[in-house]
Amino acid sequence: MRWNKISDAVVRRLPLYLRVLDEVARVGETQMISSQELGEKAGVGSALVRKDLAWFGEFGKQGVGYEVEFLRTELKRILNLDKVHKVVLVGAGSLGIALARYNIRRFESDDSFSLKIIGLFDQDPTKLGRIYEGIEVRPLAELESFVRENNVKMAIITVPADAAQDVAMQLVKGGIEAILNFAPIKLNVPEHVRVASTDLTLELQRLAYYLSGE
Amino acid sequence: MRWNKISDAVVRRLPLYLRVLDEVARVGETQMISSQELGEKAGVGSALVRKDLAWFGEFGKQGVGYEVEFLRTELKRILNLDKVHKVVLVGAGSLGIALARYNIRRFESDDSFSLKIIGLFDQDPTKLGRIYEGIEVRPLAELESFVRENNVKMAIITVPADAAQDVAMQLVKGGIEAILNFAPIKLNVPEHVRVASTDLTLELQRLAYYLSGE
DNA sequence: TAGATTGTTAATCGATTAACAATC
DNA sequence: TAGATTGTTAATCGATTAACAATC
Repeated sequence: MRWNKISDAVVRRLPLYLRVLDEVARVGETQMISSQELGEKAGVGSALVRKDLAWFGEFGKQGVGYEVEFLRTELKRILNLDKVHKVVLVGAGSLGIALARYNIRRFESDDSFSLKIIGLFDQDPTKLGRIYEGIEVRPLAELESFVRENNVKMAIITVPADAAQDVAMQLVKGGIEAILNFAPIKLNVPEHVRVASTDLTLELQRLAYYLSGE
Repeated sequence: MRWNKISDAVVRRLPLYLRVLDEVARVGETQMISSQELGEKAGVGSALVRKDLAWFGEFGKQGVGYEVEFLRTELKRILNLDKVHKVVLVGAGSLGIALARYNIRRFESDDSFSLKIIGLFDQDPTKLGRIYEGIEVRPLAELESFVRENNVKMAIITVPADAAQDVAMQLVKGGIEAILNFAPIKLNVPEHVRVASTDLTLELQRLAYYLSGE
C-alpha cells in the first residue's frame, strides 16, 4: 500500500469525499453516485473528483458512476481508516479535554471507530491520575515509553507553545508518525513525521483582514 | 483600505509574518530584518515574502531590509488588527468554553488585544445565565438581535453539525461578516461573508493516510 | 443501441521561485 | 564607494479545468 507522490492537495480531499459518501449511504436513497453529484456535495469540480480517485485505481463504471458502498470501503482503505489507530493526547487542559470528548463522541457514533485515544498526558502533577472520558492522565515523563510500548503512531498536541516542540521531540523518539498540533508554533520534526496544524490565532487574524474596517 | 483581488494564499501568510515580527520585537535584538530572515522564521521563501509585502506597499529599504517595528505596525493595520473586534461564540459546550478561555488568554497577553469575545450563546436552557471567563451565556433566540445591536462582525461556531447551518444563517442576518467554524460541515453563506473552517475529523483522517499501515 | 459518465490527455490558470536592475 | 537587499519581471512549477475517446 505505497502510493508515494500523491500530492497533499489530493489527500486532503479524500476525507471530504468519504464524508459525502457516508452521508449518502446513511440516507440510503441511491446505490450509485456520479462524479458530478459527489463533486457538488463536496464542493469540488467533477473532473477533479475523477482525477483524484483515478490516482488510486478505477473505481467507477462508464455511463453509470461509482457504487457508493464500494467507493466508501475503498476510500476507508486508502485512508488507512479500515484499522483502529491508537492516539495519545498531550496537554490535558480545557482544550485537550474538550477535544478528547469531542473526538471520542464523533468516532464512537461512527460505525468504523478508527481512531481511539488511549492516553492523556500532562505536565501538571495535580492533574495526574484524574480520569477524563475513561482515560487516565499520565505524567509527561512516561510519554515516550508509553508511545513506544503501545505502538502509538498518532498524537494530538494541546500544550502551550513553549512546551510544544519539546513534546513533539518526545513523541518522535517514541515512534510517532503523525501529529495534530494545536500549539501556535511551527513544529520541527524529521521528514518521516507528518504534522497538521490548527492555529486558531492565525485563522482569526486572517479573518479580520476581510472585515470591512469599521 | 480596499485591496481587493489579493489572493487568499497571500492573506494567509500575513499573520505568520506578523507572528515572526512579534517574536523578533519581543526578543529585541535587531531593529531591522531581511526578507531572507523573515522568510526563514516563517517557513517561506524570501522572494515570496517580498512579493507578498509588495502587494500592500513598499515597506523595505534596499540593501538593509525591513524595520521590525514599522512592518509590524503596518501588518497589523493591513490585517485590521489595529482595532478591537467584538466576537460572539455560539455553542457553550466544552469545546466552546475551551476556545473562549484559550482565545481570551492569548489576546489578553498580547499588547494589541484586538479580538474580544463579548457574547456566549447556547441552545441548552440549563446553561443560560452561567458565566464563563466573565461572559454570560445567552439563549440562541437573542443571537441575531445581539449581533446587530452590538455591531458584531465576527463569530465562532462550536455547535453540533446539525445546528451549524441554522446558526450561521442567524449570524448572517444579524450582520456578521466573518465566521470561524468548528462544526464538521460546509457552511452555506452569502458571498460577502468569509468562513474559515477547522475540521478536526478531516485533519485526523488525512493524517491517517500517512501512517505506515500496521 | 443510445445515452451517460468514466478515465485520461491537453489546455489553462494561478502560485512560487529565480533573476536582476534599482538603490539604500 | 562597495556590498547588500529590495521590488519586480520573467521562468517554472503544480494544480485545476476542459475536452473527449472509451465503454458501460
